[in-house]
Amino acid sequence: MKKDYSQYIKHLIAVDCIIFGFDGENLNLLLVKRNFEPKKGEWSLVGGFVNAEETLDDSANRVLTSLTGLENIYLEQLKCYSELEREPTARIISVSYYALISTDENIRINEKYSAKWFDLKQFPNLIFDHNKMVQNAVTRLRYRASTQPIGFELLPEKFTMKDLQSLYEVIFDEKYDKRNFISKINSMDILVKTDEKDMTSSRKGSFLYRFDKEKYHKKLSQGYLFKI
Amino acid sequence: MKKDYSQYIKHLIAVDCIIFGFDGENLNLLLVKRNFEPKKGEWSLVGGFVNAEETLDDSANRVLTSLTGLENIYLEQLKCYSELEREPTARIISVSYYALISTDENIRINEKYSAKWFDLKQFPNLIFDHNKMVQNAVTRLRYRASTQPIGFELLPEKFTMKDLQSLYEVIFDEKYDKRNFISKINSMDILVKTDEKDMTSSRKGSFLYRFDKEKYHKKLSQGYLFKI
DNA sequence: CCAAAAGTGTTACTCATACACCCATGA
DNA sequence: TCATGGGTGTATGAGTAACACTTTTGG
Repeated sequence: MKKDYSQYIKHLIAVDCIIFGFDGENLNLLLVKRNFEPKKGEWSLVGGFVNAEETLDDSANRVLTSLTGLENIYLEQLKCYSELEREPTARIISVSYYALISTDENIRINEKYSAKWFDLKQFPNLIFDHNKMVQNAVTRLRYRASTQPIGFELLPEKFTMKDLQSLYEVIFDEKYDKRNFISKINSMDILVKTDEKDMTSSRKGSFLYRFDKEKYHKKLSQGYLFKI
Repeated sequence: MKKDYSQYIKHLIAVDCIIFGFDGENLNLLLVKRNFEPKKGEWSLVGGFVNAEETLDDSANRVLTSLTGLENIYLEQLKCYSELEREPTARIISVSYYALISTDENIRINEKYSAKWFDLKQFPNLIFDHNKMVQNAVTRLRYRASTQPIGFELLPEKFTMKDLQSLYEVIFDEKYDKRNFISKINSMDILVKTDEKDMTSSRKGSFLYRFDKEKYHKKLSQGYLFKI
């Protein structure tokens, strides 16, 4: 007996991307303005349909590159949304992804999307179930950030300890003690202190650090677990 | 401008279920033997295609009920697998779910599936990418079990402390100290000690406990976080 | 009375938290 | 010289981990 696949119905599948950025102070969300019906003119996550010869990761990458001009963006699949009435005009199953964009990336937003960054703490109401997608993305981002060094994806290559602390404070919506934070980070031993200083924030200047990916992966393979 | 959806291609979507059970000693996996090509006769996760008027959760529930006769099984969506060549005969996108089945459930396996329980520590090689699905499911199960009281889904309604400890030991593949484990559980204050004893395991007998779902949810709403 | 599992508290240690002052520099 | 942010160490408390003996009872 051979399976006959033709009896099964097929579905439209889309990806929707929750794009996070960090400006040194707030977590931001890159949203696009719909230029077609339904819900034309309203804010939405950027998305696109999955093509025939494409994995979901491929689709999400294509959508992100088309919007931002960037390649190799950090991306993680989140969840599949399949409520029958989630989009009014057609039955579309959508898979959400979240992306992390570093502030020093040479981002060049494609005009056709009318995209805009919004503070994660106050962004407009989104179409369909996109609000829920964002909510779930924040939950996952927090979990990931607490167990893996993905925070660095949101920072420029070189950053100050204050940048790093501000980032984690805004991700987890908590304040940390400067000394405790720094000694925790130092005890991880996965940063390299450069001999450069950021002179824009103070007269004294503050040292810049880099995330040492090789060292981290070496420690990982020796059983080290990132935990913040 | 209105979007024309007809230009986008549609996909076959399936769900695949990783079904966990606990027999008091080991975590088990319920697998089915394929009775159609390709890979006829090999072991596989139970799955099925997503119908038109069905969410993914609906599909997974339908598949599980068809196999086990049970309703209201604990179920969580895991991940969407979309590699182009993941199934050789057709491009099928599959969403994995994991399910937890309690040992005291009146499970009545549908004969047509040739299903069988296997110890999670030694089960046969599975078709396609199902091995990877299982691996990811175990990771998620561990995470969930450490942050939410889902362990009870795998136990009968009444269970001994030893049952509970054995369960967590096999989930996390670690041994715990009896006294520390019990005092941790007691400090959570989410179990009810019944006045019944399980007399099968010893002459003295050991008290049976129930998970107090109401109390847990009340504590949850007051900010309590389950953590083991 | 003995074998086998159930039940029960205390101590030591590790890790997280709280906390305040001096330093370097450009204006 | 002073105003501003950068950089640094210690003491306390909480929570986790280590550890052994007594109780019960059916055979």
